[in-house]
Amino acid sequence: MSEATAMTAELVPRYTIGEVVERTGLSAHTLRWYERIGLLDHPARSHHGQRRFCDADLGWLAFLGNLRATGMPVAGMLRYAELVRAGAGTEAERRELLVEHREEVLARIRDLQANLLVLDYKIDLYGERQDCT
Amino acid sequence: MSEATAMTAELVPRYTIGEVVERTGLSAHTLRWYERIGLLDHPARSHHGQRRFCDADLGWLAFLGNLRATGMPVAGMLRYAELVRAGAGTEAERRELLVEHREEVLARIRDLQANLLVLDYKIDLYGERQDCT
DNA sequence: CGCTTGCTTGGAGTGCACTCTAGGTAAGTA
DNA sequence: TACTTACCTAGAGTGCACTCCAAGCAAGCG
Repeated sequence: MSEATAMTAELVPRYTIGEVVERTGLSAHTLRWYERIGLLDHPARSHHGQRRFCDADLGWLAFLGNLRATGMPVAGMLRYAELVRAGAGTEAERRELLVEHREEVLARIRDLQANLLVLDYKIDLYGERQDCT
Repeated sequence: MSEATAMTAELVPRYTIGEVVERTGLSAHTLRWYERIGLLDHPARSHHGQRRFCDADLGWLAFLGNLRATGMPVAGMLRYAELVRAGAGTEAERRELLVEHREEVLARIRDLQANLLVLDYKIDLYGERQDCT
């Protein structure tokens, strides 16, 4: 395989929306909605007008999945997507966005752990005596 | 102070809704809404019909805050509140509910940490080279 | 041929957790 | 007296992130 071929292999239209649903766990509705709001590039279309997604789309969706799983709001993902679309020159800003988000996630984890301690304490109380709320 | 007095001290109506807003960070709307849906007992009223919350209410709201901060849906808090209202005999079930919730929170923390690793990896990429999305 | 399956669209609907509106009462201050 | 502030109610509205609906098209199967 030549390098030129390898470089575009992940752009070859391959997957129907149903296949992407299977691979990502997102619903077809959600995939179309992501496309509509600009979170996902318009994919190629079959000669019947059906969407055909490529491996790059799957990679992008997996990354969006990380952002979503860490609680980034859709508006934030959209900002990132717009920076990516703007192309070269926005890398520093993209990195900045991710770094800020990482800080928020770390704070959320710390917060969860602190609140978990209170929960543990309460559970212990129920184990020892029976007169608590 | 006699023990009988001490036992009911936290039930003395003391705080206006505004004071509870200050102490809990919840809005007055939210406090009334919690009451309406059964998450909070109907507090005492002044002779003008205004709510007067007691220390027990503040303690309960603080605990609800823990549940909320750990992502328990209002429906779950409601279930817990109903068990508490049902009184003695429901302690095992209450404990069960909290233990289940703790497991979910632990799972969420693990999930966040796993997704954070991917985020870190991506941020590193931006630090090293400039051709990623 | 009829039926099912999988896809298409724009726009409406859902569930959650608030959040606000309108219209009112009562107390305190200039 | 006029005004401000804090509270009251029932019910409507908001923002988020989907989620679904109706109506239609094309392919494949018995």
